[in-house]
Parts: sequence; structure tokens; C-alpha cells
Amino acid sequence: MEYTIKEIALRAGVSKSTVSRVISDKGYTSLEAREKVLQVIQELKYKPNALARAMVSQRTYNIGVLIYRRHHPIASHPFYGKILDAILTSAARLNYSVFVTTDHEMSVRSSDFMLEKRVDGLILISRLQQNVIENIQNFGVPYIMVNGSTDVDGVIHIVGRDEEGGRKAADHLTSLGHRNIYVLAGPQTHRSHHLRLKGFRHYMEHQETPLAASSIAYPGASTFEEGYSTMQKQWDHFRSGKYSAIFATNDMIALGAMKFLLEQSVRIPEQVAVMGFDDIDFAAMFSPSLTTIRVNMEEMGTQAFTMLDRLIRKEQVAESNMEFEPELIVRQSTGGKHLG
Amino acid sequence: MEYTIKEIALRAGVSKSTVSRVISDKGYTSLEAREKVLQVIQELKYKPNALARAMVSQRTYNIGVLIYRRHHPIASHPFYGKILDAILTSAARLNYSVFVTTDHEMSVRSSDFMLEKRVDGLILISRLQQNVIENIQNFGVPYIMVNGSTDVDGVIHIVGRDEEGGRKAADHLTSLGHRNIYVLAGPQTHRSHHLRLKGFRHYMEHQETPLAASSIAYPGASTFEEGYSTMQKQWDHFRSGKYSAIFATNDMIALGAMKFLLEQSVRIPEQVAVMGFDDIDFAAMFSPSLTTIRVNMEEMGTQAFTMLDRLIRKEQVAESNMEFEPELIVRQSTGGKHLG
DNA sequence: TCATGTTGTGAGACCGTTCCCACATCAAAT
DNA sequence: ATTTGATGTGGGAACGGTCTCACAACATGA
Repeated sequence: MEYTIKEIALRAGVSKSTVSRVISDKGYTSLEAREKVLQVIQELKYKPNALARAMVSQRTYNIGVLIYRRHHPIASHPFYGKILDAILTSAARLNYSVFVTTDHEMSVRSSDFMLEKRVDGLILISRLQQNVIENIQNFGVPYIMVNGSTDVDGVIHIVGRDEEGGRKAADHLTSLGHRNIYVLAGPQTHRSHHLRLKGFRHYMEHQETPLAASSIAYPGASTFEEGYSTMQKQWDHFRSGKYSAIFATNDMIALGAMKFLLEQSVRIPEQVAVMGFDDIDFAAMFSPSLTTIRVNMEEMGTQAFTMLDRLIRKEQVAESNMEFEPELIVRQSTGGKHLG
Repeated sequence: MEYTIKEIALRAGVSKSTVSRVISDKGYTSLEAREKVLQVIQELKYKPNALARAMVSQRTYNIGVLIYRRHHPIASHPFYGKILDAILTSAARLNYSVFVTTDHEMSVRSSDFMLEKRVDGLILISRLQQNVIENIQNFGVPYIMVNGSTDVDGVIHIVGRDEEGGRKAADHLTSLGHRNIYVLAGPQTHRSHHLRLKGFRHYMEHQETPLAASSIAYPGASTFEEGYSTMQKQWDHFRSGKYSAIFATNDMIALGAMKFLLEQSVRIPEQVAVMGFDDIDFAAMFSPSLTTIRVNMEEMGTQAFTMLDRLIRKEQVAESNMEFEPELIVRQSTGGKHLG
């Protein structure tokens, strides 16, 4: 049963104003009235109607998380899912509820959904269409982008230092003596993949062992399947090139490529070293475990929410962009020791 | 800017009743009025306030998904995340928004959150505390359980036929000639793990090659780490037992065990065959790829939502429980051919 | 001519809260 | 005795929609 404040007031023999005062604990209330009200609330298991409250307070304590995806599921995605998890956890701590939407095409529609529900703010994950952003901006609701690709002015954007990460990857492989490295570079329309490749390439040039165009393959998507099939297609070229290492711009591609190599009985890392980027949970679980550049997804999610909350309560927000430093994680696939 | 229906009415030179009629497309409206209103709406980019609408219609078009987790993240969980994905997709199709909460301890609190937000219904994933269920039942909101463990009366419960799956696993391994099988059985307090073991054990007894108590190990949790460490601890016993196959009650445990075996240079499947249960995405990606019993998570999620929607609109719902048939997926780890 | 039906409109109650304001006590201070 | 302030209470206007109802205009048919 759903009771109203009016019903509580009736049974406690007071006015609804008094009940409201007791619930919100502001203003004066006599001990007597307070206890009676509390008792009735307990008895009826009364749960205040958050909608009505939101109507008058103009604050829902709801936020929306909008995740763009092309075809595949996304909540279960090892990367975005992790960010989502961090958002859910930190939001719950501050008494927010979270609407989650995974979108494919009709993005304006799903942003409208959240907007009509009057969310206090939005977190946008991955690259969204420009018109979605405009739609949100136009409505004047605070929002934060995480790992997006659009560089819109004045938008708070949370990203990893991907270029720096690319450099770290190159540094790791060259320091192990690798000179002839094959690169699997995910969709270059995607900011992260583009910058990771850029950083990697620059470092190699700096080392005076620049990447030849023929040492870079471009899987059509940043998936395991594409990593696998790209490696398969490039197999003849790969062998003849005598590459001693592979760098992929994300873990899924790296793991896909690794799977194919293992099926060809290539020994990793003895014959070929493999490196990924992201450090998804499964990177440590594969055999051999995957050396990678860790992107701190939990921290990105947590910060995204924290910043959004500040925007919502109109506190001063210092920087307009937030960058996270990636970290080298050495594992078996480049000769590191096994999982502890 | 957030405009109200009143503002639209003013600018269109009609009453708010007329605007409401145009928006909801019910009742009579002159073409003239209709067009004028539509034009103003377009101009101001008016978005109706779903809260106000919900107040009067007593219907939010929001549902809540409550996922229980012990310690680890859950949206990114390869099993629950997948179910969640399916729910999100099918909910969006019917214009519902979805609140997602991943809970650890204080479950009553988070169910109260959803209830106060007046969700139209709830989907509960994994085993939740009894008092949470009572709390929800008491409030009278429709709900569906997915893969839970509680057998509450009259509750719609969506589960896989785990016992049958256990039998299929045993059938597969014995048909390959394995007689001496080692079992890694996840937490027996969890319905799924319990039934999977039960089905497996029954089949083996039926084959007159019953499982010895010493051939079953119980990892403390259904995680990769526990699979790995349990295998590590049982390593000496395992070798001396001359087991030719391993069955784990879920994929994560199986993959963890497999990782350890590979590190001991055990050849899979030649020396030891390994089987899991669930068919998480990564099962196909590991090397060797993992033979498993597929639980159709997408279908479970989709059905959960569909049933909930029926409950919400008070349509007749036939059965009170819904069971999904698991399917044997043969891959490399038991001698199947490699990933296609 | 008058009942009857169709089309179109706006006023206003209501959904369940919050919060402002008016007002009533009663004690302490002038 | 009267002002002042603290304490306590309830009435009622919002918040932004939906929906019922009354009513107006006009056509139709008996």
C-alpha cells in the first residue's frame, strides 16, 4: 500500500505540515508530535513519494548515464561496464539513483527520455553524436563526458592520457630490445585509438626506428574478433616481416591477435611479445597474461560522478578537462612473471 | 530552458487543456489549434515534465534493476552484465527508463530508494536477502527474480535448468571416455551451483562411476581467483588422482583453474579436459577456448523484462516460473575444434 | 421547430509533497 | 502590564501535468 503524508497526518492527529517537518527534520516540532508521527510512519511502512518531492524541490536526485554503442551490448563491456560500476557505487553513496541507457542509433530520442525525466545531470560515455550534445546543452542540464571524442568547448571531459600511454608502450617494448614491432591500430576515428597510435609512433621515430606504414594494420573495430581476423589476414605478411612484438591499441584486439598466434603455435613471449592497452580484468587472466597500459576506469567513473555532483550543486569546478595518467603493467606476454 | 505546458498554451493562444490534448493526441482539437501548438513546442524545444505526468497518471514508466553483489563490481560482470544489457535493450523498446543499482550490504535501503522513486516494477538479479523481498512485496510493486536462490511463493522466477545442465556436462565428458573427473563446485549456498553439481553427480551415479567426495573441491567464491587458487591448493592431490577431466560449476572458476594448469605446462585437452558452465563471452576467447554449458543470458533478461511489463499492465501471466534449457557448447578445452 | 449528436474549447480539481505565512502559546524581560 | 522572542501548529499556494466536466457552436434528422 502506498500511503500519503496526508494519511499519516490524519492518523497521527496532526497536520501534514507537521508530518513534513518531522520527516525533513527542519523547523519546530514538539517531542510528542514527533514521536507519534514517527510511530505511525513505522507502522504503515510509509515511503515518501520522491516524485512529488522532486516536483516542488526541482531536484530529482537522479542522474542519467548514456552509453553509446554501435552494435554490441555495453553494460557487460569490460571497459565501459567498469566505468559504469564506479559511477553506480559513488552515486549511491550520495543518495542518487542512476538511469542507465545504452544507445545505438536514435541517440537524441534517448537523451530526450532522460531530459523529460528531469535528471539532475548526465554522464555521457564514449563518442556521442554532436546533435545529442547540443540537445542536452540546449536544455541546460549539467553533463560530463567520459572517454568521448568530441572536443566541445566548455565541456568537462574525462579522458586518459592516451598519447602518453602509447609512448609508455613503445618505451617498454624497445627497452626489451624489440625494434621490429607490428601495430594493430583500432578505428582512428576514435580519439583514444588515434592518440595511442600517435604516441607510440612518435616515440619510435624519436628512437630512430620509425614505424613503416606496412607495420600497421587497422582492424575495423576494437573487438576481439577483429583482432583475431586481422591477424589471420596479415599472417603471411607478419611472418615474412620477422616482427618480434605486437602492440595493439586496446586489450580486446591484442587478445584476439594473441589467440590466433597461439593457434599457430607461436610461443608468446619467446617468439613474439604482445602488448595491449586498457588493462581490462581479463588481461590478467589469459594465458599468457597480457602486458598492457592500465587506464584507471574506476577512478574515471568516480571522478565523473564527483564532478557532475559539483556541477549540479553549482560548486566551483576548477579545470574543464581531467586527464588520467596511464600505467604500464608488465605481465607474461612480454616476458613478465605470472599472475601472483 | 524548461518550459511548461502553461507557457506553451499562452504562446499558442489556447488553454493548457488544448495543449495537453495535442500532446497526448486524445480528444478533439481543431487542425488550426493543433498546428499552432505543435509549432510553438518545436520552437521552444519543449519537453514535457515526466514527473508531473507520473504524479497524476500514477505511472512512471521507470523500472528498477537491483543487482546483488558481494564485493566485486557487477555491471561489468560477464554474466549479470549481459542480463542487464538485454533488459536495457528491451525496456528501451517499450519506452521504459531503467534505474540500475548494484548493492552490497544495505539492500533494504536501496530497494527503498527505488520504491520511493515509485518505479512501476523491479527486476531482482541474484540472491537477495529475504527482508528485501518482503520489503518489496509489502509495498505491492510487481517484481521478477532472475537467477535468485530464494523460492518464495507466487514469485515469478527466471532461471536456467541448472540440474539438467549439470547432466549435460557429465554426459559430454563421459561420452568422451572420461571416468575420473575432478569437480570444482562453487558456493553451494547458491542455487545454481548447487543444482549444477547435483545434476552432474546424479548422472555420474547413474553411469555407475559415482563421484568420490575427494574428487570435489569447493572454491570459496565463483571467481577466477578462487578457481586458480583452489586448483593450486589441490594440485598435489589432483595429480595423484590421475584425473583426466575437470568440471567447474561456472566459467570463471574453470578459466581460473585452466590458467593454473597451463602454467604447470599441462596440455589441455590432451592431458586434462576442462569444462565450465555459463558460456560467458570470454569462454570462446581463451586459449584453448572453453567447452561449456550455455545459459542464454540475453533471453533471460529479455523475458524478465517482458514478464515484468505484463505484470505492470496487469495482463494475465501464465506460469509463475520460467526455466531456460541450457545448451552444450563444445570447444577446444575438451577436444572440440577451434574458434570459427 | 426542436431534440440529438458531433466537434471543439477552457475551467478547475487533483496527484503528494514543500514551504511560506499567519497565528497561538508561553516564558522572560522591560 | 506589555513587549519580545522562542516554540509549535495548521492552512494553503505552489510544482506541471491529466482528465472530467460544463458548455458553446453548428449540423443533422424527425
